[in-house]
Amino acid sequence: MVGFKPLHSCQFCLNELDQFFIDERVPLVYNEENHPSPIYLKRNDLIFSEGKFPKGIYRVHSGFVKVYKHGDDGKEQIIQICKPGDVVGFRSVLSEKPYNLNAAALEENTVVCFVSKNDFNVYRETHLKLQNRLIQELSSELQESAEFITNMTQKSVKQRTAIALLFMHDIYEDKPINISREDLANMVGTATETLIRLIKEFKQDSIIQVKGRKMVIIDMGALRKEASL
Amino acid sequence: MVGFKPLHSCQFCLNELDQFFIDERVPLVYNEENHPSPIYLKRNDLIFSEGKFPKGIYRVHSGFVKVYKHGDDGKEQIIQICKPGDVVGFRSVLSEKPYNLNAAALEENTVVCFVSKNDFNVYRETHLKLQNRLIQELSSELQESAEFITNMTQKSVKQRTAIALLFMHDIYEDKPINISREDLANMVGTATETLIRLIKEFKQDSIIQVKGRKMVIIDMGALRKEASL
DNA sequence: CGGCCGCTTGATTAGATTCAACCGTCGTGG
DNA sequence: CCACGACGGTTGAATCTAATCAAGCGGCCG
Repeated sequence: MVGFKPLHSCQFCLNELDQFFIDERVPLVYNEENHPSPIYLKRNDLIFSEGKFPKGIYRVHSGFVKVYKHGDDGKEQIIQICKPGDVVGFRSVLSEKPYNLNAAALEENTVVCFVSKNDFNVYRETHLKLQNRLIQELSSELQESAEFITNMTQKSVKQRTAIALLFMHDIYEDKPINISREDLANMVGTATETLIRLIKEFKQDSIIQVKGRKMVIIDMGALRKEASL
Repeated sequence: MVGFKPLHSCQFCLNELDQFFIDERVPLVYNEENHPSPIYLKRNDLIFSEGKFPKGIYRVHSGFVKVYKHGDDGKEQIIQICKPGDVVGFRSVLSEKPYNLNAAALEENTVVCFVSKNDFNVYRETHLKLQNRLIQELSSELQESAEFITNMTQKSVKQRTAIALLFMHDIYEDKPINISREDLANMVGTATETLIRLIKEFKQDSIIQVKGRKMVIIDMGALRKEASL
C-alpha cells in the first residue's frame, strides 16, 4: 500500500518537459501580458476557471494549487493538488476544449509561472520525445483516475479522510500539513463538520497531532490501516 | 444538459485510428494466438484483468464491454462501458504499465477483435497525426473523468441512477436497455437493492417502462430533470 | 424435480448530512 | 484603542439517505 496514489497528483516530472521550462527560462517567465514576471497569488485567487478557453499552461513555483470543480449546489470537489514543479492547465490546452475545472491557490503566497499555449505547442510539436512522454503521462493519469473513482465510491468517509491525510503528508514532505478544514473536506468529498469529527477521532486515537489548523501524522501505520480498511 | 457525458464512454471514433483498423483488416483480425479470427465471449467472460501486462488492444465488434475495478470488498465499480467500434485496453498499452482494471463482456454474444501491442505501436509511431489525435483524446477523457468524479461524489444515488439510465439509453440507441440490475448498480456505485427500489420509483412515476430486465425510457425530460436535480 | 441465480420486498441499522449555535481570532473602521 | 463583524473552526442534536440483513419469488437449466 506504500506509494498508493489516492488523489491525482499532477506529478509532472517529465524530463522532456523540464527541458522545455529550462529552454523557456521558467520561472523567470512571461506572464499572460507578456511581462517577464511570475504571478503572485493569495489564498483562493483563481488561476483559471470553468468555461474559459486556455491561454497557456502554469507551472507551480511555490505554494500549492487546488484544481476543483463546482457541483450543482456550489460545493467544490477538489480533483487534484499541485505542488511546486507541477504543471497545471495543460490538459485543456491539449484537448483544445475550454477548461472544465477551476484552479486556485491553496495557500497564501503561492507563485505560478505562465507559459503561452503557443510556446508550449510549438515546443511540443518539435520534440517528438515530449509527445511520447505526454501520451504516456496522460494514460497513466487516466489509469489513476479509475483508482480515484473507486476510492470515492466504495470507501467510507473515514477511509477517504485517512487517504487524503496520507496524500497531504506526501505533498508536504514531512512538514506539518497546513490546509483549511473546508478544503480538506472538499478533497474527501464530505461535509466540513464530518471531516472535523474524523480529524478529532484520529487525534484521540493518537494517529495525528493537531495544532490549530496544522496537522502532523504520528502513526503512519495506523493511518494506512484506516485507509485500506 | 443534452450531450451530458456522465460515465466514460470510450468514444474512439478517431479518423486516424479507424484508418488503422481498416489497414489492419479489423474486424477480420488476428487474435492473441495470431489466428485470423475474432474473439467470441459470453456474459462476464474476461478480456483482460488487473495486474496483467497488456498484449494488445481490443476493438468491440458487437455487444458491449464493461471496464471495471474491484473494490476492497470485491464489489465492482464500473468505470466505462464500451460499445461496438470502441477500443478498449489501449491506455495500459500507452502508459506501459500493467492493467489496473478488468474488462469483461456485458452481454451474451459479445465479439471483440484483438490487435497486438506491437502492430498498434508501430502504426502509431509512423502516423504522427494519430499521435496528436491520441493526445487530444486522452486529454478529453481526463477532463471527462473530473466530471464523472464530481457526479459520483456530489450527486445522490437517485440522480446517479438517472444519469446512468440516460447513458445506457444513448449506448443502446433507442433499443430497450438490457443490463443486469447488479451491473447497473455497479455503474451507479450503489447496492443492488437500492438500485431496484429507484428503478421501481421511476417506473411508478411513468418515467421508464420495465419489462423483465429490459427498460425503456418514456419520459426523457423528467429523467434529465432527475439527473441534474 | 430440485436447486440455483437474479430479482424483489420489507425491516432494521448505520453512517453521514444538515441545522443551529458558539467560540476564538483577525482585520477594519469608528 | 476598542468594538464589531466576518470567518474558520468546533460541537451537539435531529434527520435522512442508503447499506445491510433476511426472506421470498420466479424462471431456467441440469
